[in-house]
Amino acid sequence: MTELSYHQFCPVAMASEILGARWTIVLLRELWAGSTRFNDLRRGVPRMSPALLSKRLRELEGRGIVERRLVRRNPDQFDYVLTPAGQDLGAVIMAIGIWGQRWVETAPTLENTDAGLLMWDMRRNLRTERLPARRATVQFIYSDQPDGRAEWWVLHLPDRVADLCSVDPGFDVDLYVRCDLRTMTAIWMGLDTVPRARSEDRLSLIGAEDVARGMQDWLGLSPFAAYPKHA
Amino acid sequence: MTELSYHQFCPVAMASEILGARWTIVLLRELWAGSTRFNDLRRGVPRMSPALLSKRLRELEGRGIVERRLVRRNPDQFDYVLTPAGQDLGAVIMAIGIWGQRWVETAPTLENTDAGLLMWDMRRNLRTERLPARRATVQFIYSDQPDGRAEWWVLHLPDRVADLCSVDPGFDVDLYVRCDLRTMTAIWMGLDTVPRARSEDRLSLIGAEDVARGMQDWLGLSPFAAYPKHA
DNA sequence: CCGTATCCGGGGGGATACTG
DNA sequence: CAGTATCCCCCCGGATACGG
Repeated sequence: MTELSYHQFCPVAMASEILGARWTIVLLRELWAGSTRFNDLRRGVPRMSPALLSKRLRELEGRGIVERRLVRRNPDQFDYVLTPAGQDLGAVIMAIGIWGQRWVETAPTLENTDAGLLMWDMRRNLRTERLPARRATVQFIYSDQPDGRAEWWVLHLPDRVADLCSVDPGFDVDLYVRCDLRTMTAIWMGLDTVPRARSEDRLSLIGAEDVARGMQDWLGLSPFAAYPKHA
Repeated sequence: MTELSYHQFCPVAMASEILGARWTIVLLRELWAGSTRFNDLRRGVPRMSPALLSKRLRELEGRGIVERRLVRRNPDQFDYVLTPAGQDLGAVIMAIGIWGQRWVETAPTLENTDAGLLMWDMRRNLRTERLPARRATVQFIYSDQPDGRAEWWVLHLPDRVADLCSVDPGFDVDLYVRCDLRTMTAIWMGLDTVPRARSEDRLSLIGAEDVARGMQDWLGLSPFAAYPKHA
């Protein structure tokens, strides 16, 4: 998409020359969601090669959409943050996501499960203030996933964004969540709910009952979960 | 973009697999603007090959975004119209266009002038009810364009959408509009105005003075003209 | 007027390895 | 941790010509 211009003055075409490149919109979604570090971005776009990620970031920087900023004067430590122009793309990302939530069929969507990506998204949107304890550990177990992708620990510590581990950090676990990955993905996307899945035995919650009962509440959902499928 | 999936359940990624293919957004803009016939669509995306246009239309049909509909039971005569899912993409197109109008630099945009495309867009948005005469012919002359692309006639007849010709239809001309193509493009995009261009001698209007005086009014602008550049 | 068929080239980007 | 470097394949899509 570099020199392949549409040669149209229409602003839709001009903008599409930037946004239409492969991976760009998905990357922007991850930046918009809040990731700033290179390896954090990689967790949000795990199937994008680091070479291409680096290339896209430089393109977006050249377009004034992303700013590359030193972290604490540490050389070789960079934050990638959206400029005002990049933040304004939030309206585009929202419009695309809302349309996708409304009109893309759920079956192919739920073929694209990815435990690491789901946990990475969920961790970011946890409403930790709705967790009863000042400190809590929740272990997710995806019964259908292979070793290394099946067990995840989410640690909520006071005054911090939640931590995510794929190896046992050794803390006492307040709640064990066990289900298959599709079920958890569907819940996150607003296509299912914790109470329904639990009552239908697709989801098992073991541990502190108050944490279990509040799960639909403290588990933040996808930014698009609230938009219903088309009638 | 056919089988190259992002493998992400995020609705932004799922939607982008459809919308991210080259030319797709530009084509959707033309459908959204109201073109339905194959050759009308071609006028809105003149640099897209007919083979690719046909392919994209079939893809969009397969996705439930476009419906292919027989014209008056005439075999081999088809209308391509947006389904409800396709109409909902209007929000995406608007968001992209508004962002483009706000943030894409005007200099590269105005490199992409195209007289045929501009006239095609302008013809569609003419506010013929603001034209004083029940019938009016306006001739546009682009002084910097080669033969065949320099002269255009817009015919307003009662109770019809305006006609566009690139050869002299032979009617009496009510107003001659002469300027270079950049000036007219900038006016259409809301980056300039008829009175300003006229007062600065970049635009010459000759003919019925009431039609000339009302031009900024009866000349409809781009759907994005009203959105100002970023501060 | 409404597309289809075919050919062919360029380069985008996937994969992997590697370095400061 | 934060990217670069490189290779190479594949497929997208531009161009052109042609059929109904």
